[in-house]
Amino acid sequence: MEIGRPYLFTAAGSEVASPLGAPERTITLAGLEIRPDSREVLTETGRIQLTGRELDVLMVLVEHPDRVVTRDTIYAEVWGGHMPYRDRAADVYVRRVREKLRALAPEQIYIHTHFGIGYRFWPEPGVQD
Amino acid sequence: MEIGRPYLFTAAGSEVASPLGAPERTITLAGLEIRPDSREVLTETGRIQLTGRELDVLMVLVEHPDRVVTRDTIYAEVWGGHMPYRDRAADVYVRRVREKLRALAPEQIYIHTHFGIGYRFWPEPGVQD
DNA sequence: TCCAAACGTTCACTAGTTGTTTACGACTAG
DNA sequence: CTAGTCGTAAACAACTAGTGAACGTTTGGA
Repeated sequence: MEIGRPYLFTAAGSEVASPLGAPERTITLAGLEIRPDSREVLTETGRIQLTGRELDVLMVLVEHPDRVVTRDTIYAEVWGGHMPYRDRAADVYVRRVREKLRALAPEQIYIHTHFGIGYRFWPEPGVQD
Repeated sequence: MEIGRPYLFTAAGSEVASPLGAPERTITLAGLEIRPDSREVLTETGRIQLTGRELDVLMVLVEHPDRVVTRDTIYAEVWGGHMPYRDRAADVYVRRVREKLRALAPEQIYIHTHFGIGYRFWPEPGVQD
């Protein structure tokens, strides 16, 4: 049996409606509400706006909470094909997403580096200046 | 199968892992969950991350629970070929793995020294500061 | 159509991590 | 006691990730 984490991952229609009346897709986990369609991330106290690529990268990670996602996987999912030797694109976007998430919730660390492998998404307390 | 041990060694797929749906390989024994692909070791209360070499060494030991694995064997499995005279590489990595396992479960001793022979992996109670 | 802002991509430099080796002291068995 | 073995810390180069910024492209409005 799995030792993993107590884990709450909800995909559901929210209050907000799209122009055509269909509820906007939302993903809620651990204090974050992600709205892929409008590329927003919200907490109780704030909101950030992501770019297309930033959202792509975040979504790949969020779809596997608390699991290490390899750099190769991120690249394949976002850019397609296999990652060129020494490509840094994924890192750059992880950095940008981190920066925005930090602005949203400075007391949490969401994206963890697994050296030599990839990144893992999971909220953990941790001070950032 | 081994004689005379109450023994729990499970290799099983977990719920989720890779984006292609293939479950991540996990090895569970005596309170530890080892995920070789992401180089993690988890317990109920914590997690550690190993480096490539550290995991290599741990795996050699874990693959023979409660058996004394000679230094030569460890060297052959991890570095290949036969261990040079007075090489200390295996010892250094055993030490590093011990250190991380101690951080994870201070009340257990996992890696035991068999003087002049090698090391043995088996969880035994024992206080460490 | 033209322009400015936003965006994606790439690069160079810095910072941090890892694998390897060495040195020295503590320990073990005979 | 003594020779050999092990625990441990540290040094070092090679490698990986973090970061800031440049640069060309795209986008939306005037």
